[in-house]
Amino acid sequence: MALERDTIVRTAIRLLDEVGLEKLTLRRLATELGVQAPALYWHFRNKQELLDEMAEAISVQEPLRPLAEGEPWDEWLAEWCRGQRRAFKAHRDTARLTAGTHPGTATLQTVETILESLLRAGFTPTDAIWGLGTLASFLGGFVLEEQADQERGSIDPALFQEALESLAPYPNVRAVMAETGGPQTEASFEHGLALILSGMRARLEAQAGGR
Amino acid sequence: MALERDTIVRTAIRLLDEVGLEKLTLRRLATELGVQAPALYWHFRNKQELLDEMAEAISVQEPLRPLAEGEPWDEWLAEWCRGQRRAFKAHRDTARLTAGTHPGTATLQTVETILESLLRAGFTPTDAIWGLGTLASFLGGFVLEEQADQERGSIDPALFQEALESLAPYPNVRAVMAETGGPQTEASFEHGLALILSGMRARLEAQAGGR
DNA sequence: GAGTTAAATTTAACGCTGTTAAGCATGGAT
DNA sequence: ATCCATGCTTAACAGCGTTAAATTTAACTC
Repeated sequence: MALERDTIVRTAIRLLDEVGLEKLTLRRLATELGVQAPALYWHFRNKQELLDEMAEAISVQEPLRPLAEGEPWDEWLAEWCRGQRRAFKAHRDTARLTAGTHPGTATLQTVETILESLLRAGFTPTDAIWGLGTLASFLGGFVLEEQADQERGSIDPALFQEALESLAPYPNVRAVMAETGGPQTEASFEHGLALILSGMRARLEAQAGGR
Repeated sequence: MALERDTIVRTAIRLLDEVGLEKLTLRRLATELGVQAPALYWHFRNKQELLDEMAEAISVQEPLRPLAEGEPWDEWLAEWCRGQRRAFKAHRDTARLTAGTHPGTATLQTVETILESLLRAGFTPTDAIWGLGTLASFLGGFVLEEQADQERGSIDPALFQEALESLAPYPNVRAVMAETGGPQTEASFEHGLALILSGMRARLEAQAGGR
């Protein structure tokens, strides 16, 4: 009974959640599938190809809703960003996983759709791609640090207190951390998102007015 | 003649530039230092501790110039971001290297100084840290993709043409790529930077006006 | 100067990793 | 009945980070 590419990827993602990227080895995955490690090389050229497929599968998890007629582009775009963060956070180590992967066809299709929508909203091609690129970089960087923090130690309040103590030599950092509850939170993500979208809005208006 | 921590870190960074993060192994580094691999464990608890130190050393490379009296905060902050990107790009794989490291004391001191300056410029503590956080995430995410692209294949114009061909099914992506010359460029970095800073300015004015 | 001691390094080895090569079973088509 | 591609196993390789123990090196004390 032949193993399916899809089964392997799904099992690998489940295993990723259980043991983390560091311990996601081919032997362990093979065992989980009731198979020997080299069998995987029948289905994938190498481990990276498997990781690429995993990344693609995860990012497709939250589909891109098309921009409705008359719907504001900025709220729609924000919603997509939130979805991407949700998709990342639904699994472990996804940021590091995605970090070094080629964009797959699904990703390209998503970019294509977003670009098209932004052009319809009045952006120049350059402003559209660079705006989207800024959002993507922010998204990637944000989740990367968010998951790195999670990996070091969970959100134990006692540990957080202890971390605060160690910031004593940096009063401003300390005060702000105590007030906001850490650098990567729901609120700080929304804030960053809002900053970039606000910048894009200004850019759009300036360019529409200058015409 | 005893090996110095500092010598090791500097040699490791040089080796990183030559062979890349993937092939930066303890054995190779030891050979470069005229020593056997386990000798490194006298100076560092493990490889991660060495990597942490390397990351810190690189990010300190471009020092933070203090905000002068009467100098506009946004241009000053932009200059710091450009410096950070320069420091990253001065070596290979630095984004992936920095991705999983704890912030060292130098980094914390930098954050402290920036926060203090932003507060003086009129930001609320929350707006200051979240604005800085947004910039940091963008910076990290941007350089990460920039270096990932560089690693896959250099900026061979023929290869770029070929990559363009493969985008035929995505006309908008294709057109924009041809026009801007790729997603990570000097111009697109400046654009992203400007978007975020513009957002921060709007935020600052709104809050100053509402008081 | 001989002896003690701590610092710095070597040698040897362990368990693990991704990956390759070669062989073996299975099942459908000729 | 034979062939052939598919899909897997077994065996092995080279390399990795890391540990334990033995050993050299250098400095300081008596």
